[in-house]
Amino acid sequence: MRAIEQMVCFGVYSASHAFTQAYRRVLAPWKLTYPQYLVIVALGEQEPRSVKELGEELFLDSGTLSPLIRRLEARGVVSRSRSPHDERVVEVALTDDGHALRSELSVVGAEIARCTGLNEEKARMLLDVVHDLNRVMRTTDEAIAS
Amino acid sequence: MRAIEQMVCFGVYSASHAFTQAYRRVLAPWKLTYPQYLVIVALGEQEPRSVKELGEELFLDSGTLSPLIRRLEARGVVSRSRSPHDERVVEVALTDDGHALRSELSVVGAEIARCTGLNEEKARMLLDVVHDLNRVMRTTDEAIAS
DNA sequence: ACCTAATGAGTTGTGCACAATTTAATTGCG
DNA sequence: CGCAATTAAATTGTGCACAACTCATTAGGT
Repeated sequence: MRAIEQMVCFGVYSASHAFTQAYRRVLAPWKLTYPQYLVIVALGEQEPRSVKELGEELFLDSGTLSPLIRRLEARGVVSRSRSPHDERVVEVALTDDGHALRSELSVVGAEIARCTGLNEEKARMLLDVVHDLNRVMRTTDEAIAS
Repeated sequence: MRAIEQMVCFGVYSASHAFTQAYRRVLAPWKLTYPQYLVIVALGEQEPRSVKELGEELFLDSGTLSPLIRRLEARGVVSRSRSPHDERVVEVALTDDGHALRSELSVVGAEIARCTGLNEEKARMLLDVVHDLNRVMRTTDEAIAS
């Protein structure tokens, strides 16, 4: 049993790398990394969003997001501005170029789908299990101190 | 459909981070990272092994493994030596301390199993799908140039 | 034997991931 | 009000991941 758990961990770990590789290839024309792509997609769904909100959606902290967003800003894809209501908060939004980029990126999903080779059923199954995993493992994170 | 694929990717990506976090906590007493743990386990199964062989098993390249193994060597956990048959090859093996460490690490699997919260059925399902993913995505890697 | 191509490790540079810390702004309680 | 505790970002430091490259060694063809 514990052997299987370990294999599951390694399987997920290496599958994640494989996905990152697939995205690396697909995103190469835009010189974007997968996490950068995620931020752009997240902002496309709703904007502006604070660094904290982005972090909660993507499970990333400011240590990862701050420099990532800085790079996107340097490229003119996103803008950053302190919230007028709370000077601690940085609101991140897509620029016009960012929106244009996001439109172009709509083809990415289909490209990735081609790479996975999963049928609808397996994809849903995987999504379901992985959702369970994230829910359980991120809630027991502190509770495990029992 | 492509939306689901994207969600599957993100799910695997974030589940992988969750696993890494779980391992981080469990491995903290030994000050080991998950990839370092993987190398030790791999060497426990068979040794010595070349950097290339470890890379093929763990899907990691020398750019990742060389410094990682160097750190394990600096700690006295593994030894490195050029193969007498082929001076290009570096044979990595566990030292006595490394074997002792590996024995201690046998409790890790059970700890991780506690964190996942998966039953046998789901674990096997996940392992199956993830295995498919790794097989498909790592073989189409070059073939995709079609 | 020669010499070109291929191979195994290692190095360099970029970016992600996260713990720990810092700084500035806000909240809340006495 | 005043001040301690909290919060949001950013920074620092360590390590992983991988592309691109270098270097030394080996293999293969002529």
